[in-house]
Amino acid sequence: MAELTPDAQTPARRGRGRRPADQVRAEILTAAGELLLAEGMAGFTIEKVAAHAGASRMTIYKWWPSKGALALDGYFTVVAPTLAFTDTADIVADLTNQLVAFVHLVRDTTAGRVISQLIGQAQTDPELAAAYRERYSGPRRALAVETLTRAMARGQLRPDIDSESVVDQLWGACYHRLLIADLPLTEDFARTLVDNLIRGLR
Amino acid sequence: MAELTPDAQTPARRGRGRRPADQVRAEILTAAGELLLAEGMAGFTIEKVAAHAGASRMTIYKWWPSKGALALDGYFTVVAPTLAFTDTADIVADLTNQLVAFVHLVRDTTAGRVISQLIGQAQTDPELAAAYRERYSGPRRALAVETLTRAMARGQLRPDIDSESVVDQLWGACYHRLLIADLPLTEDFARTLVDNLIRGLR
DNA sequence: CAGCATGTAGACAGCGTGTCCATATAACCG
DNA sequence: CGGTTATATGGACACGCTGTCTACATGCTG
Repeated sequence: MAELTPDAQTPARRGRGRRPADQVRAEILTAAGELLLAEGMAGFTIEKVAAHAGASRMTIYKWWPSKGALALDGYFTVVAPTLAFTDTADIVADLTNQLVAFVHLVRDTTAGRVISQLIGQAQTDPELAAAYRERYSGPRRALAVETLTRAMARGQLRPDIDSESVVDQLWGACYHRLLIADLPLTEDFARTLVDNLIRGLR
Repeated sequence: MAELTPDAQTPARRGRGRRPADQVRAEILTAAGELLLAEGMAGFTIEKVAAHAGASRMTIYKWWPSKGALALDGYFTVVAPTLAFTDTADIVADLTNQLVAFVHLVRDTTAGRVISQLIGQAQTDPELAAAYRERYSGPRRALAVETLTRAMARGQLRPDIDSESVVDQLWGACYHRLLIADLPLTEDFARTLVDNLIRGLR
């Protein structure tokens, strides 16, 4: 694995007493995020985070309920959310743009690996699962549903469709390829997803 | 957690020397499967499997490359594959039946929890990921694609659709709700998925 | 200034991993 | 049948991580 922070000389010796809470939290979070990007969930350890942050493990145990919760917090600290939804008047273009952007985020940055491993960890870490739903997948889903609802209001889509299920058939299909990876997650794939749904198979 | 096998008196003392390979393998696999169903991936440990099987840890390390590979083998040993695809002449009915059956398998049996945790583990266990694709998701995907291809040949679907992407939009959507669980995975949801795709959104 | 909340260092037991032996015995082959 | 090889076993070991507990230092608040 790569060096985390080449110039990360542990900031001198640090005495024993209390340090400003905000500062410690910040150091722990950036250390967690960097460790996550560098080694993934496999090498992500409370002990390592504490060491990189120059903090005590006790402090971490005190403030974070689980390894996953800490990892998620660290992820948000280091990776920008990138949640913006373009909203032109064309639902097909909007969906395609969003899906393609998502595909690129997941394929061309470290985020893809991290996200899949966070979801993986969430399968056995209820604290992380709840936090992930509340802070990541929930908001993203809401934005997509909103976009679909506006298109229905504009008459671009049938008014009786279940937007939530559509979200699962677009983004869920991408997550499927991300998490199972039988087949590659490509830009063409994203376009095909929109096309399949809009035109119908018949 | 529950008792694994109430009558699991360790079969007497077992000497030191070699034992029939097949017998040992079988005992390890059933122990692995039972442990997986009883405790899930969180409590799944080489040490526990060895203990329940009355075998030596060395034997397991010798024959299985990773914890995940052992878990997957154990899963297949204990849970029947249930891979049969009904094939009437009606593609809508076929897809709906299969999806509904999948939803029930995942919701009403222990399999759902185990599958999601295996996929979760696969995100940080390449050995498991490869084995899962090859032995589970691959064959299942192939069956679904086959069904779609036949329907295209019968003229029930457009001849130019990309079957693979359709699979992602049906089963992948279900996996999405299984793994993320923002929203419940219901029978109605499965029906809606098919309906969305067949009729189109427009 | 006094007292409390909080961070720190260090220790500890517990558990799982991965690896190494020496030994015992099944499986195989002449 | 007998000798050789492959394999399972019990045991031990060092290692790393988890959680928790203690004693102590120090910022923060009133």
